[in-house]
Amino acid sequence: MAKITDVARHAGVSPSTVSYALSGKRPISDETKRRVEAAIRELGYRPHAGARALASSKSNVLALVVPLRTGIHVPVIMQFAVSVVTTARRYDHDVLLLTQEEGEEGLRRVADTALVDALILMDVQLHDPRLPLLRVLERPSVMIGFPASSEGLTCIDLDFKAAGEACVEHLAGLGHRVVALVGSPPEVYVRQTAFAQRVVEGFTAAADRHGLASSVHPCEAGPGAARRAAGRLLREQPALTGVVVHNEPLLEPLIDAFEQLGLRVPGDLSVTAICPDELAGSARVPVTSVALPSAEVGTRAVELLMRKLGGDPDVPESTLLAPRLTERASTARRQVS
Amino acid sequence: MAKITDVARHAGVSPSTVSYALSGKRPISDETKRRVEAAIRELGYRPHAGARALASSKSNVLALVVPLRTGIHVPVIMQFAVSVVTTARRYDHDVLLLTQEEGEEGLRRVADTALVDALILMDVQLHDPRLPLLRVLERPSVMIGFPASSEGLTCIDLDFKAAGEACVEHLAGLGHRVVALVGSPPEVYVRQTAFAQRVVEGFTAAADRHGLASSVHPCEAGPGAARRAAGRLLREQPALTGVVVHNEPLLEPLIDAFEQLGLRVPGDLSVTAICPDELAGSARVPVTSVALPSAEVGTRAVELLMRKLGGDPDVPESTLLAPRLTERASTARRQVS
DNA sequence: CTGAAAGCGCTAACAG
DNA sequence: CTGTTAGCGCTTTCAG
Repeated sequence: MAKITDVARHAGVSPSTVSYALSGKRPISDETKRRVEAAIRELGYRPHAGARALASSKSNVLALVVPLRTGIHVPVIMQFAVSVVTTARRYDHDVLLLTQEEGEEGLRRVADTALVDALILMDVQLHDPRLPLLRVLERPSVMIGFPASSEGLTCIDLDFKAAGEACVEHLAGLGHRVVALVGSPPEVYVRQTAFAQRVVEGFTAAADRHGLASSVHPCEAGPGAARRAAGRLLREQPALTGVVVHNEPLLEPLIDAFEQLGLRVPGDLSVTAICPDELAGSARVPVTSVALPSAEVGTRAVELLMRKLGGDPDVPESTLLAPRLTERASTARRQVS
Repeated sequence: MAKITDVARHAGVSPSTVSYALSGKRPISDETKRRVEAAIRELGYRPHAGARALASSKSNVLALVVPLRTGIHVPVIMQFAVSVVTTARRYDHDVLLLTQEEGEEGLRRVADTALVDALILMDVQLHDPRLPLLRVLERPSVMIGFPASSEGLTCIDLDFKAAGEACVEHLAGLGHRVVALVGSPPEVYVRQTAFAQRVVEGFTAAADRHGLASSVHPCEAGPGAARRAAGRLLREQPALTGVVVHNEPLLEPLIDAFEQLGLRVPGDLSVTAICPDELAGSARVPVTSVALPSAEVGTRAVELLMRKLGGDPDVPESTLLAPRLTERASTARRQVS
């Protein structure tokens, strides 16, 4: 591999000039620049990443920590990861993949060895054990999701509360008066992942505001659970006509269960969901839904990180992405019989 | 951050001794080793990755190139990626995530800048444009899947031909005499991804060997396609009692379609699949299947790469993982009426 | 606008 | 078994 001194000699300039021509950190005459570029091309020169990192104390690599746990829709993680990589490349950065499994030690390792310049963490819990570490680490980070206190950290996520509200408001606007939320499995609430609770808050607040009767039902996944949930909902709220589902694997089975109980969607029952668009759109009955904007979250997370790396003093601590509801075939005006 | 000279001073030894204590590349007395380790611990020392890479010309990072295209079951990619990361860590390596989108230029970049020591490529095509590059690159690589000629390259994958055979043999053993293969969408064959064709070969060969009547049907995804496929199969082979499905998204809809046509699984029709175990196991009727061993492929790929990095001269060019068929509820002995 | 030269922090001969 | 030292290839002062 050619090195910078080779390029310099070939172009008849000094190594520093080559470096500056490459980084643009000081003005170079057009003539010189042209010769340097020609030399680079002719020699197929590529700066050595390690040498660069050593001299500049910047690796141009971001760490991305992905969750392993089940219960998270895998395609969403993947979409997110791809969007992080793609955006990082636009800023001339690469992405190192870490698993949650590596834990705090893993974060410390890649940060302290200067393998990465900054970190992105997915699936942050309310009292995430990594939080204290992140505050201490001398590298910037962005978290997907909100812990109990985001003081001094940078977080981004869909505004789940607003998402819950948007669903209720859509149903209220269609004349529905009795609504229910079918939520994530109880373990999700126990694990204290903030977003599930935020949906409940938004759902309840909007229902109250509009004077709707409402109830909340955490639910396991699986077709059996779906049937049981559907039965219970109708028993407890016979006048139920609007349902919000925040539980990906349960969405289709639940609709099936309702239909088997003789309710037609959306004729008798309107269903909205908070889930990835692809899932809502490809259901047997396409479901009106608030999208989980994984690609956008990924892009924005990288952008936030880049601002922090650039020394921007006023990067917002929290970024809540406004929900966008897409109407599909599963919701309709309430039938007044 | 403390550096190696700090540790050396603190332990009363020379920097090289610290380095050797860390790498084990030359014998160190127990006493010295103890003092070095103590110093490291007290100072919280971490070797600088860039400096290391520069001095040793080893970054201890592997590149993993993941496909973006649709038509590949996303959870499989994710499982594979996680297994690569986990195994790489066991060998003290990290993993840089690249998308297929970056193409050859991306490979060249991470290899030539010495960002990575070696590469793992997923979703290799028969005439993959990256092949010539890989042969030229001075870094070892392992590919998941087989191109037309794997001469001089290292490839690993499930033995799809044997998988096709295993399915047919299982059906034949249960007394079935007329079988069909429902394959991947035509585009997959056009794209010349080897594995789809290998399944066909194995399926056909085994059927011929056992004297079974057989046919092959490439199929699009989607419930509509499933219904059409089911209808066509039965029309063309009214005596059909055994089906092999090599098309993840079609598996469940196809079974549904058959049942709606009045055939019961496995009473009237036995179904086997080549797909991820989780998918086969969680279907409404759990499906007898040959697993797509993504985790094992990931682990083995890393192990092969490590051998190549270690200079092992006889790393096998091709590794075919033997299929393992798991019996589930979707296959049964043919009913002789 | 350009050059010279001093490191960045580590590894790996070489020397003992 | 341990120490000394010369780089690895680049960036970035400092000087002009």
